[in-house]
Amino acid sequence: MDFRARFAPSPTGQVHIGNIRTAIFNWLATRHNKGTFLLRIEDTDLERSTQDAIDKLLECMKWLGLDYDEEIMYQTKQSGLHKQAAEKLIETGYAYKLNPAEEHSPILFKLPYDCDGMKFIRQAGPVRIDLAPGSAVQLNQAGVVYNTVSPKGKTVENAASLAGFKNLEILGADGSVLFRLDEESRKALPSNPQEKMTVENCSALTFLRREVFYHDLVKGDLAKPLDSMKDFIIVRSDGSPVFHLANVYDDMQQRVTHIVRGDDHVENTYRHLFLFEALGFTPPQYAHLPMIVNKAGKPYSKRDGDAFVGDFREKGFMAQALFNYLSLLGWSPGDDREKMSKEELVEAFTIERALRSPAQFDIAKLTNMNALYIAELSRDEFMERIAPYLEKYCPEAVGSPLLEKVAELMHSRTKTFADVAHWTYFFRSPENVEYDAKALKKFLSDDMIRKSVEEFASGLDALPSCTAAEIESKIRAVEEKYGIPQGKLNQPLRIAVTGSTIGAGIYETIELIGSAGSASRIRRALAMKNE
RNA sequence: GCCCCUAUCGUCUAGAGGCCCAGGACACCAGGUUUUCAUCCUGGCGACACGGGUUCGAAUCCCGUUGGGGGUGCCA
Repeated sequence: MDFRARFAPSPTGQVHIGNIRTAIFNWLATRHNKGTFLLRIEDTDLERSTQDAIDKLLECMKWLGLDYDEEIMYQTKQSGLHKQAAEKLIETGYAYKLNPAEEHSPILFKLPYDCDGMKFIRQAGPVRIDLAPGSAVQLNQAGVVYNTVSPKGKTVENAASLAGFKNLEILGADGSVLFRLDEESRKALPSNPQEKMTVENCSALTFLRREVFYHDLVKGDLAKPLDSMKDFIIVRSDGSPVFHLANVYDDMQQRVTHIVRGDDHVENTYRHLFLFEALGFTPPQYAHLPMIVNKAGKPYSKRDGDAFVGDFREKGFMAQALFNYLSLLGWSPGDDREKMSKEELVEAFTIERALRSPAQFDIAKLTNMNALYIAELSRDEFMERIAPYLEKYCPEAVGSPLLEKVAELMHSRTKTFADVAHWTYFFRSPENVEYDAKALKKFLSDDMIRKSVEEFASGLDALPSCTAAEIESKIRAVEEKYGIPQGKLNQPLRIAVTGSTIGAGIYETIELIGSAGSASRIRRALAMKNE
């Protein structure tokens, strides 16, 4: 069977990881099934949709390698067809105007009372609901309104579509039937949604409960009682189509066979099933993905500024790593594999293996995975990848003859490309090196140390160019002369030369920076301490 | 309020009645390599939300409680 899935974002801001994870799962499922991956921009919210957001979205998808087939569908261009569809639904009795008298009235989809033949409807058995004693029940062809008493004793109003109450009987206090819903009485009910028939002094409702059910590829068998549903708006009073209609219509037109989307759409599915039926189209298969939650365990909101895809790119994460990491949020191949190439993911991915419960996004694990991907870059690839980040975070390095060697030295220490920001000390002139004041104090306070460090610096002057090995033996010699334990001078020298307690090997670092530069850095550090 | 979904180490997850007094990864801790840091290697800490049931046997099935999430007539 042909497999057609789509990603249908609304371009109302930055793309965040929740959205893109949905795109990734759609893409993976499609490519696994050798199907067609469609992109539809749901830009019907004219107030909030922007071209900028569309551009950003396309850029993110390109970056992650989420290629799509066929042309992009822009939902706004479909609105004429949507309105036509709504008119047709009115003609066929599947929809009605809320205020038939007014010119600008929203159009509602009417849950059909005669739905027993539909594939997604089943009977759940007889039900009795006790009402608030003596309360009234109001009904018309659209729905039923009745009052019940909550456990706390409060009277609560309930409203639901008439379709939920097959063979409804409204009972009085003495158990007598005040109203019975049958073919005839149903037709006698007010057809104008604004009018209602009232049955006074009721005590209970009995009816045959029916429910909407479907099999969700991720969540399994799902069902919802029809008497908990209401007719819903498909066209606004300003004439614009609502999400439900537009979304279903376009899925129909694009012949979508599999809908993979966020958990928040589960409830919509029960309604969309009816819409597909009314439009005369076989509903697609559904798969609802659980949400990705933030550090606090809450769903990402537009306020979580740290979850935009573009930002991850900025921060120096590789597309591969983010893709890989995100594919593992709410899905696993079933074995212990984690680091997987796109090809491996496509091969292993089935939507049925997606999890049902929310997953928390963990930047630490992403960072670790990113480091894994960076580590396996060749030297040339690494150089190429860091170039844009150098310009931004370490401009001193651009064009420097030292760069290649520094990169080699720092490769295994790079977890994100933005880490190049810590490379500045290699390239700065001695007077611009920034020092860690605390470290300075800790490692360069002892007189004996200071003396020997100074002596080392003087020795450097005599060694205009020197190798790491020569530097090491030089340090050892100074240590011996001053009776300092072997290796004790390394850290003070590191501070003096780089300004920091962490970094690559100090011998190699001094070799790279050169004798003259290192010597003047050391002198400057010693002087700073004196101030 | 009502409806729907959900619950394994701090986090991501393996687990579809016996292979599990629960396995892997990240994080964390300890040790080794590197006279710093990172990489790499070894080890450690650490979970089936709670209460009932079904069964010879339950993390796995059922019910309930609690927690979390979603939906609930003009957002998508």
